[in-house]
Amino acid sequence: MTLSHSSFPDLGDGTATSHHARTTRGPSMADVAREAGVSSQTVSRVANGLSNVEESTKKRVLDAMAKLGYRPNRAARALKSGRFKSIGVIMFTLSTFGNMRTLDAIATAASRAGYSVTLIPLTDPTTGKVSGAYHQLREQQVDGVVIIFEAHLLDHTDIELPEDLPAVIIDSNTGSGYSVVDTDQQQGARLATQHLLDLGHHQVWHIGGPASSFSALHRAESWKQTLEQAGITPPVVTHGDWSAESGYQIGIQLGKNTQVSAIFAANDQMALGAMRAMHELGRSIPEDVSIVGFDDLEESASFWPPLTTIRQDFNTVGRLSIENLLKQIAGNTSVRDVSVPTELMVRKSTAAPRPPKNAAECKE
Amino acid sequence: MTLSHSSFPDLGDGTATSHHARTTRGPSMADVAREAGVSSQTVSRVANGLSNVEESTKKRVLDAMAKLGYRPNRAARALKSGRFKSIGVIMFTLSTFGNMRTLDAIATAASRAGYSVTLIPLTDPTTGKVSGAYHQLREQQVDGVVIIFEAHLLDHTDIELPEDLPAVIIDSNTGSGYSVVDTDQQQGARLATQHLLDLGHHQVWHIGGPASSFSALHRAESWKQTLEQAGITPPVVTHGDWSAESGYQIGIQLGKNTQVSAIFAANDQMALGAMRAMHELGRSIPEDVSIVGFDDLEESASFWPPLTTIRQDFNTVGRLSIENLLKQIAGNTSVRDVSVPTELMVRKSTAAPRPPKNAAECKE
DNA sequence: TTTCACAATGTTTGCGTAAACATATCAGGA
DNA sequence: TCCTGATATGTTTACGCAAACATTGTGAAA
Repeated sequence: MTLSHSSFPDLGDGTATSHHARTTRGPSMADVAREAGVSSQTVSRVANGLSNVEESTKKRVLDAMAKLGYRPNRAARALKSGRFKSIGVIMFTLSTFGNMRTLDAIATAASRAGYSVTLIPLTDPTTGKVSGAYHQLREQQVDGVVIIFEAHLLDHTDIELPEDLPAVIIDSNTGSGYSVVDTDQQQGARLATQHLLDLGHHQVWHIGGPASSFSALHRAESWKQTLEQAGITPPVVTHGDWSAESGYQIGIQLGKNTQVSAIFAANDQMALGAMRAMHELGRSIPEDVSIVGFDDLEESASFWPPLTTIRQDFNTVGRLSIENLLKQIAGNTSVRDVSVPTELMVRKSTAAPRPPKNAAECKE
Repeated sequence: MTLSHSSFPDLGDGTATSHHARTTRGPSMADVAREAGVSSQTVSRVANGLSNVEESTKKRVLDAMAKLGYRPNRAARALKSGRFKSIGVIMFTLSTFGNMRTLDAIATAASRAGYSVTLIPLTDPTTGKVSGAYHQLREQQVDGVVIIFEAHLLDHTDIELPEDLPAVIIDSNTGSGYSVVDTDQQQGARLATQHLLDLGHHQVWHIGGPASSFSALHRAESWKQTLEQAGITPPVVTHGDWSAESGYQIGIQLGKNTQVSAIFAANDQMALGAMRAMHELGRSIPEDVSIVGFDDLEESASFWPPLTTIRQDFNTVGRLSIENLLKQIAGNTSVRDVSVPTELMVRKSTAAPRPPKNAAECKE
């Protein structure tokens, strides 16, 4: 890797009007126009790829741009046009695997479309900094926003979005009046639950996410439905907070119950915690207990044992949310919610249940 | 959580000059000035908190601002002043735990200082999009940049930064001419190695990060030095690629050697992979083999067994890099490299070595 | 040939802000 | 009393760009 400084090429050839003032500002359209012997408006036309510029003129302008190292000034462009070519991403924290992956995809997709991405971190929601977000948004000058967060952080928060500001929410609470892009939570949870059922388990316990999270709710709901469709009465759900630690706590409770042979955790971290609990309790996975997670973290394949889980396609979620948002920015009002399907990754943490030694043991 | 739209308050009271054109643009200083009965320059002074504004006038202006919902236009401000109040973060990918945490801290610190954060994703380095980065930078209009990446992705990439653009690199390759902020890799690796030595291990094996990563190099170097200072000849290092999978592969090799009783992995993922390898080989942790990682991922405490590791303080790294950068932007040229200390988190993956049954077994 | 349509280019203007400069007001010292 | 110098406020201007409008030149239709 090499890092080096670079200055503007060829600017001190005497044609510059200023003495040495142009230390921080780059060449402007006027400079390019002078160099190419045309009007600045023609430079503007070339810069924006408009038609109506003769080939030879265009070339002269492009040469001048290259020579001077011209780059359009976004601030001026934004001021003039009212468009900023910028997308805001509102979030409380980046500190979850999914948010990060999604943000990565958003940044890439936006960049490809010629948009820059501005992070708009919300201050601690407990302080009720509602207007903070709103004001920051009005000031940030973005053409649209993508809202990413853990809904469970938002219970007591109201967010006002400036009117007419295109927005996409990455979450599962449809019906907010905004466009929603999200993983198909229902399908994913069904996949997980059905997988355990198909292996021969007669019951599937669930470690839920926080009750305030829409994703968690949808996963739990779908798990419940899948069981009911199989004629099984769902057991009580205990809700964790997504953390491995909470999964561990709940796992300890679940693991003490010898009837528990199959667990669907609402995310991989909680699944990890549950696995740790089983190890500590001496219940082997998957022989005694099968566990399925949700997310497919980078390292889930290296858990012990490698975790069977539901893979979320965060890349697609991020990409589609930008596509959706750009359509809205372009004035297309018909865009609406998008669901991205998941995929079951079968690894080593699930297996058929151990056949009961005898009916009595099964009963107790 | 509630999401709602909001329009500008009180703008249609007849004093507006335009018919209905102000659909997307907010009120300007001129609007506020008219409302408050002062000149726009006075509004500017109030907005920028300058002195020389009488208290009563100031109040009138502030009231007018509040009434109209005025927010300064960053584009105009940037155009006029040449300052953007914006910091660029250059990265290839967000998809590592450390980068994400660091970015989070950067966003928070920058926001607190009144700066916005713009993501500048670099396109695939293999395509040699060098100039892409450079040009994008000139165009992005940021006051400074923080460069975050996995150095190992950068081997064949040259990055030119515009001259005079303040920059901070979060990496371990000092001497680049730029300010560097980073975890104290040396101290961390020493902590890890010494911990294993202190437990009574006579040798410590190392699973290194990729040879092209400066962090990996520094960790390996420090591990080596610590061993040598203890009078131990360091064994050969095998380099992984940070992934759990690579840690697993190397772990299998290491685990087959019954002499191996202590392993220091250059990150938690590889440590996780190595632990999986030990489990598969039937070597128990920490009785047969002690393992130490580096990073302290969220879930490392829930690995099986809970991983002893070196905690990196990503929050501080992010915060300090912004502090450093802001100083540079303010014209302070004396700022230089910063090292952030790490902390040893002792959990369950390390213990004293199993006492050898007899001398012969120890020898062979 | 004249006229017209249209393509190529130039000129003017204003986006919202803040620096630079200009003016007004007032207190206090001569 | 007048002048001095501060303090408060207003006016002008330019930042870089692109929309709107103006001008020129060209070839084809009338």
